[in-house]
Amino acid sequence: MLISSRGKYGLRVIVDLAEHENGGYIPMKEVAKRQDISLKYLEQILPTFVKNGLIEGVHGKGGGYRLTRKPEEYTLGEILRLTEGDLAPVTCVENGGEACERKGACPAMPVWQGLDALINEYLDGKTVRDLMCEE
Amino acid sequence: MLISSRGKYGLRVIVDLAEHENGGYIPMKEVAKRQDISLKYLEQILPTFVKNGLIEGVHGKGGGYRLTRKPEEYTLGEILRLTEGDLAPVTCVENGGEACERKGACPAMPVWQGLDALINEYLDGKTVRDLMCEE
DNA sequence: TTATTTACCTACTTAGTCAATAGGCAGGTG
DNA sequence: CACCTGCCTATTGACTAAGTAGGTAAATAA
Repeated sequence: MLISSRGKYGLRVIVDLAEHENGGYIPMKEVAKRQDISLKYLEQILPTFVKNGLIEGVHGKGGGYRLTRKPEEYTLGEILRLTEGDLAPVTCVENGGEACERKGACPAMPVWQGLDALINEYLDGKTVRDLMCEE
Repeated sequence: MLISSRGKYGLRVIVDLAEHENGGYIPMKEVAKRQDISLKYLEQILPTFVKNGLIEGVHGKGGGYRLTRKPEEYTLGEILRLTEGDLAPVTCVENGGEACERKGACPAMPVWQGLDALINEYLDGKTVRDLMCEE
């Protein structure tokens, strides 16, 4: 499977934050409840988003998370690459095919590279805005 | 990962059979040696191809496997769907999204369906001939 | 200052899958 | 009959995914 629960959950959180944007910070507790996802599991995913500047979190009462950009400025590819680590369809093209021992001789390499590009370009063409409900 | 070793090995076997086509049957022992893949592991993959009519195998001395069509008549999508079971990038679209409980409400569903179609169409556009070395 | 809220960090458990190994049976040829 | 080759089934070990759990650090309200 190319995209796991981790990736789908991460996406749902970002979309939820976008839909419930109110200028303030939204506690993860609320998001977890709305999305029916384990709070503890989400807490494990979110720091990655913070480290990469997709969202910002503040501690304490009245704290929570907030998006740092507009919904249309987040591509699905960007979000999924962070949660999944990589969107390579085969190990052959992970990290640009660095680890593949047959890379020189393998006739399938161009096929994998093409597929990899296709997937990434498709997901980079979709944004969080595309997943939001009309309001 | 969308495509595992199992899928890649299966592909290499079919390509190998195509390249060494000689009118007769080719024992898997030879293919395993040429491709440097465990014979026992290959024996586990091939029956799927036989059952679906991609290759035919005959027992006994002088036996082995043989393609049933021309190389350009095998698409990579067909081969990989058999070895991997499915090429769905997310569980949401496995078996046409049958098992997904959120399929009605999920705003991401169209995105996954689009990605699924893209991947399958791409791989259905490539054939075994495309992976064969010029001779 | 104190209690509370929330983010954040680290370890653990459980279940499942992938890759490979192994042994033996079934079918067919010389 | 002996041998070869496909074919079936079970098992192992390593790894990953998903979720659980407990605790620490930071910030605010009281």
